[in-house]
Amino acid sequence: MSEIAERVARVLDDPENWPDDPKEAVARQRVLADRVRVEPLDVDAVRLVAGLDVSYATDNSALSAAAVILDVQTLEVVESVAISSEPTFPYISGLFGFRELPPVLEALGALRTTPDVYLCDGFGMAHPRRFGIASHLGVLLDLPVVGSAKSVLYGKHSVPGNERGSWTPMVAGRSEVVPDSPALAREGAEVIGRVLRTRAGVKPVYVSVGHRVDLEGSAELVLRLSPKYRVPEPVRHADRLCGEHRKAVLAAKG
DNA sequence: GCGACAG
DNA sequence: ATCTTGTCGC
Repeated sequence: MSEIAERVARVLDDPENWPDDPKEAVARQRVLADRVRVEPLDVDAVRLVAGLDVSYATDNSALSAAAVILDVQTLEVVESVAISSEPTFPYISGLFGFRELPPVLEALGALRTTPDVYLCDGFGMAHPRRFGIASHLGVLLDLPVVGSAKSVLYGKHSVPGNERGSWTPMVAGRSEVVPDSPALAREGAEVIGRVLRTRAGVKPVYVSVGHRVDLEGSAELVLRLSPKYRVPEPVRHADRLCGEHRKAVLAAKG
């Protein structure tokens, strides 16, 4: 059993990590949020990135989670795993991790390759309590995790230029789009993420620090991982894989 | 109280 | 997230 698989087992087996009540979940987030750490991320040193995602059945009776490891240089799949399970926590905006992490952790535990960085489809510190799913995963396993979301949950920001690579900062505050960014970048503003245009003329993605990475490196990494499509490749692969896996399991069971 | 609300 | 066909545009 790999070192990470052991950590995963410990995390999943600790009842403290999986409250049933949303109220307790929020309290748990407040405790774990203090453990989030921002560290420099040397993007050039990153070789393998694991993309994570979960797919749900319409009736909420089943789900599949996938972890796909890609080589940053070639963007080729190095290893991929998918597992099926059932939801154990309802979808509540802001408490995403309690719903998706159990199956995601199960998938990660089945991986035999060890990635340098993990990439979640969701937020890290760009969250009301600075504890989105990317931070949640990072703290539970104490590993580097980056968050890349497709829409906004929290924070104000302006719209970046239309060229690929242009970006604007997201600062703490109620979710809101403002005309210009200068006011946002002012001294004292708490930057919690970055709106990044990964593809010209297409809706941007929202990058934020999960754990043990920095925003600059996270954005650079996400941009490298999105040479052709809006969503970074590892997440696209994971999204496709868990979707197919869920349907295959459904067909197999009947 | 009202509106917002990752996947 | 998921359910779904066609359709507008580069």
